[in-house]
Amino acid sequence: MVEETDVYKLLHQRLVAGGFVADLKLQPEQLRKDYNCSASTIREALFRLSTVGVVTFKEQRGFRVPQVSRVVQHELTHMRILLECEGACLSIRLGGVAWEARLSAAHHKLSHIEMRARSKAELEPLFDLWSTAEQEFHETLIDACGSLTLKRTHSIIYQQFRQQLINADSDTIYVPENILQHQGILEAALDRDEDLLRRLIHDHLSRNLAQPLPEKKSW
Amino acid sequence: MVEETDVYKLLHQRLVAGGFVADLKLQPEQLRKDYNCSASTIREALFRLSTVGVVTFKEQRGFRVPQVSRVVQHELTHMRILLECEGACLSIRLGGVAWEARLSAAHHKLSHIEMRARSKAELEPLFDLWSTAEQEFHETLIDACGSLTLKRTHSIIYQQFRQQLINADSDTIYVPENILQHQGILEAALDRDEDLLRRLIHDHLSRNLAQPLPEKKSW
DNA sequence: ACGGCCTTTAATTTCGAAAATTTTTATTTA
DNA sequence: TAAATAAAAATTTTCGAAATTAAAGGCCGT
Repeated sequence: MVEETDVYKLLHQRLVAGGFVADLKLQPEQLRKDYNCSASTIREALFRLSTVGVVTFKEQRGFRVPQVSRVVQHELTHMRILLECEGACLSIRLGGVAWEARLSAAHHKLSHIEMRARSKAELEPLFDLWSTAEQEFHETLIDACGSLTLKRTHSIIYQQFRQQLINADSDTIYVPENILQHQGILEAALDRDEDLLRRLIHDHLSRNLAQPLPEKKSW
Repeated sequence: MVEETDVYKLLHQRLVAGGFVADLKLQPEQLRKDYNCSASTIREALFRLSTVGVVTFKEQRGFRVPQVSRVVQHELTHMRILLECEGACLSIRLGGVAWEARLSAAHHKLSHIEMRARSKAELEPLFDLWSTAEQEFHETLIDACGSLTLKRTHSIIYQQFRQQLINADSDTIYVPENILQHQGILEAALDRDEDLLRRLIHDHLSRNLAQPLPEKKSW
């Protein structure tokens, strides 16, 4: 039995931090050596991790790290846009000053880090800090939406999204434009401008789309 | 080992059919007797079921059937509206005549059943048939959205939604208005009228909302 | 009578191994 | 030389039990 932090948490951290190559087979018999426990314990942890989609499971084929896929990246981005637009607009309607305060605080923390990183290389030593602050900002953005189900779904999508970017070693994971984009999102939220907020969330994430989302047509 | 159909499938069917009381503790040691296998096998199956949210898991507290909750019902309904509106509109844009044909076929099957059931009592002998056809109709509605991630997320939400209604023994699970509502949805889809389609999907599901969804305000 | 603490019982987690299934490798045949 | 088949090796699934943790019940004190 691993002490201090359990196997589930350790595997989770490693999976979202890119500690396994994309599409790698995750074999309990191998992993048990890394974590000093039994293969059954690893198997259970992997099942739990599949609940949030950071590993995939197929009967009689076992567990795998999800493949890096531009299609999947596009779909996860689309889902983030959908869920964050909805959650952010509902937060505007329901959140009040307390929510605005929390969002401002989250943004303050994030921008503080982003001002110290003008490039991906400069970000490297701050990556974990930035990563946490970025997630916190987006989670706070939808925090007052009034729906745990929406927040839970968003959290699952966000983890998979992040894992895809990290495993792809993508250039889009961090760009210097982030700082202005996050600022714009904050301002639109505080101005309670839902249309602008939707557009800015979309624009912030659109670099992760393989192609533009299909638009409404006149038939 | 249970023959023919495995433990996972049997438990899944029972869970979405209301075969367990809401909020019931699901104890492997008890269930293994029903399914003639070991508690470990049950435990694994329950982990897999928690992936789609038809059981809940808490460390050191085990597995439970989700509680019946109007709040959760409301949130799942909200998610269905969000995902089905998005998926249906994308299907209009991407699906073409093949999709329209599949949707018409799915509707034909559903309406055939719904014409034979003017009340919940009349539906009783046809419930499984209707249930399958209803799910197929809604899944086909979003089938051409171009996103497996959206469809997978919808499927998870739909199963939880269905489980909530059944476990609540809700009066909203089937209403005679369904037939006209499904008809309207089909027609709006075939007319490629996205605004109307969104409204009709919302109206079709709104009886499962605890209160109206918050609307956009002028500030 | 109620609350707190301790003990016992029940439940969950982890384990290592057996059984079942899949994958890989080697051999034989056309 | 390639394909098919069989055997061996590897992997996954299932199992029953031990270890760990939580819950319940009983007893004592205020």
